[in-house]
Order: sequence, then C-alpha cells, then structure tokens
Amino acid sequence: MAKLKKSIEKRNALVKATIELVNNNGFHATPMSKIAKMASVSPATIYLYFENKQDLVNQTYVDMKAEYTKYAFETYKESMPVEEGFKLIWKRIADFKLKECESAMFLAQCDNTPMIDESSRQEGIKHLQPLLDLWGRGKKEGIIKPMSDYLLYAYSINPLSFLMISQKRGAFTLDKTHIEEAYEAAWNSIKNCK
Amino acid sequence: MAKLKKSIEKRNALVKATIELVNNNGFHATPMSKIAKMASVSPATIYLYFENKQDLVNQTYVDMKAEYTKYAFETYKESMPVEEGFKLIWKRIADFKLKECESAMFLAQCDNTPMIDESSRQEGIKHLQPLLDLWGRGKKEGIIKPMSDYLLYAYSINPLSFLMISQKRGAFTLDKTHIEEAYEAAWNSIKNCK
DNA sequence: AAAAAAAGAATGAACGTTCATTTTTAAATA
DNA sequence: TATTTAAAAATGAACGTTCATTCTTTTTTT
Repeated sequence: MAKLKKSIEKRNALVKATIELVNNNGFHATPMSKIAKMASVSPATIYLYFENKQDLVNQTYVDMKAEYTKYAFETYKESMPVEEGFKLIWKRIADFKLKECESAMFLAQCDNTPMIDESSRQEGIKHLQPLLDLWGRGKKEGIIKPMSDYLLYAYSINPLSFLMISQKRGAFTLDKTHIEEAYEAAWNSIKNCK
Repeated sequence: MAKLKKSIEKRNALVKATIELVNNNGFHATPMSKIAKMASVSPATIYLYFENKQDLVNQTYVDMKAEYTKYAFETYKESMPVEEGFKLIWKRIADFKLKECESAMFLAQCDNTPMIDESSRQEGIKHLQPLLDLWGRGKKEGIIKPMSDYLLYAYSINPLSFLMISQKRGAFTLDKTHIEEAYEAAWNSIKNCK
C-alpha cells in the first residue's frame, strides 16, 4: 500500500523513459533493461516502484491521461456557454497534443492497441466526464447534434490524434492556420445546423 | 526471390492468424509459435514464407492495406461528380470497417504504433491515391475546402477507425443511423460552405 | 529418384524478474 | 553536535523462462 517516501523523481524518470521508448520502438521492443538504463536506475529498482512491466505501462497510461485532461479542463468553467466552452476545451486539447507531444503519442498508441489493461482504460475514460457533460448541455440547448458521444468524440476530438501522429512522422507540419481550419471542421461536424 | 509455388492457403492462414493474435494480444504478446499453431503449421514453416517476424507483420500490413483500398475504390469511377464519388468511397470504407473488422483493426493498430517498417508504411499510403485525386478535383471545383489532405483525411475518414475500435471494445454499437450521422459529420467537415 | 516443402526438436540469445548484498537515509543515542 | 544503528532504498549479477530462428530429418510432390 504505502509505496511513498521513495524518490518521486525516480518514478517520474521511469515513466518518462517508458513513454519515450514505447513511442519510438513499441511495447514489444522496449525491455525493462533499456527503461532502467534511460532512467539511470538499476533494473531491480523498477520493481520497487511498479509490480511488473504491465503495471508500469498501466500506471504510465493513467498518469498521462490525468495530465492530459487536467490540462484540457484547466481553464474551463461549467458556467460558460456551450460553444465558448467547447472552443476553449478544444483549443487546450490541441495545445496539449502539440506541446506535450510525447505524452499524447503514448496515449494514442495505448488507445489503439491491447497493451493496456481494461481496468486502466476505464479509469482513463472517467477523466473525460466534463466534456461529456458539456455535450449533454449542448444537446439539450439544441446547439449540438443529438448524436452519441462516441460520434461527437470521433469527429471533433479524435482527428487531432491523427494529425499529431502525422506531424510526428514528419509527413506534414501543423501550424496555426491548420489549427484554425481543424477547429472549424470539428465544430462544423458536431454543431446543429439550423 | 521466387518464393512462389508453395501453398497460398498456408500463407493466407499465417496472415490471418497474425491478424487475429495481434488484434487480441498485441505484437508484444504474439509469439511465432502461437501464430504457427493457429495456422496449423510448424514454426519452421513460417520461415519458408516470410523472412522473419518483422517481415511477416510488414507483409500482413501491406496485404490488408491493399485489400482495404481495393474494396474502397471498387465501384468508384473517376468520371463521377466529386460529391457522389466521395459519398460512394466513404460508404465503401465504412462498409469495409464493419464487415472486415479484423483487418481494419489490425490496420488501425499498425497505423498508430511503430510496429511496421517505414518502407511498408509508405507502400501502404500509395494505395490511397484515387481519394487524394478526388479531393484535388473537389478543391479545384470549389466543392471541397482547400485544406491539406491530412486534414481532410483526419476529419472525413479517420473517425471511422475510432468508431470501429469503440464498437469492437463493446462500448457502443454502430448501426445504420449512426453511419448516416457519421457521413453527414464527415461531409460537413470537409465541404466548402458557401 | 530427386527436389521441394514441411516438420519437430534444438539452440542461443534476450527477456522479465528475483536474490544477495551494498549504500543511503534518518532516527536514536551520547 | 557527533556517532551509532536499524530500516529503507538501490544495486548488479544471476535465474529460469520464453522466444525467434535454425538444423536435421521426414514427408510430399513431381
């Protein structure tokens, strides 16, 4: 239970190394020994902080999901009008995916593979609640299409992951103009056209 | 070089087993021995058809990408008007992701991880050319927003991957109505609003 | 009967994890 | 404050296992 006292910096270094190695080589090609080396730690030390490799990846996922949503909702207030609130959150998310590109890449990889345990995945989803609440409000007010949240997410949020990955692969560069265009496309796809 | 003559059924069984195991367990947890067992073949036999594990996964990826795009463009003709052509291709893609769910899942996993060699990834991209040509035509005619192809893809095609994965995870079910809504959202996000 | 294909068993390397030991930290004592 | 001491944290080497791949033999095909 009480696994605290131990150096939080060491834990962070391990999480960071995990992200970097999994991003670049994939889960299947990131041995614990490399993670340890990159974190300047003995392989045995990893097991003081994490149960095993799966636990390390699970915790890294949940940690990053929390960081991601914390950033996304930091400046949002439930009192905001729907459109303003959505724009704000959307921009924060776009911002995060550009600035904290490593974390975002790792999340994208986890979300599209079976590498994370189902329970950790569920835990990650919980953090998105404020956005779902905002959409619920938007639907009630007739501002947002009365669609499944999955559809709303697929069209207004998820495309950013694809763009981020394309950018990371060097295929193209996501600049300010692109972000504006992307926001328009996102909003157009979920807003209720009168 | 000439690796033909050998049973094509055996090769297909290996590719199919690879897809199923990687989909369910991830690359890191699909040993060659399991692939062999599922394909009812000796582990050594795999090496008559593929150079090594990486080559097996690469070829599986390129094969599935070819199948995917063949299906997507099968009924499309370049003589079609832009909007009609897009709708047709979009529906075929949606159809493929629902019917050939296993292949589509595998492709999604490959596209979001570093598990495929860059050269195979490039080869896979080539197959999308007809869609890019259609978009080029649409932009010239002022029907489609003058955006980067990456943005067009991110908003009009890629969301289907997210929906497919959500469906596969049992989170929700993608029915006929959803597909119609999804098409509207896709078209709204890329069409040029006058 | 020769060649090609397939098989199962064998191999060596790499991996996740643990063990035995040392080093560091912090509390207790003088 | 300086010294001692016990617990906690950290380590490198070792362990047992699993894996991708190869080797040798058998089966199938031509």
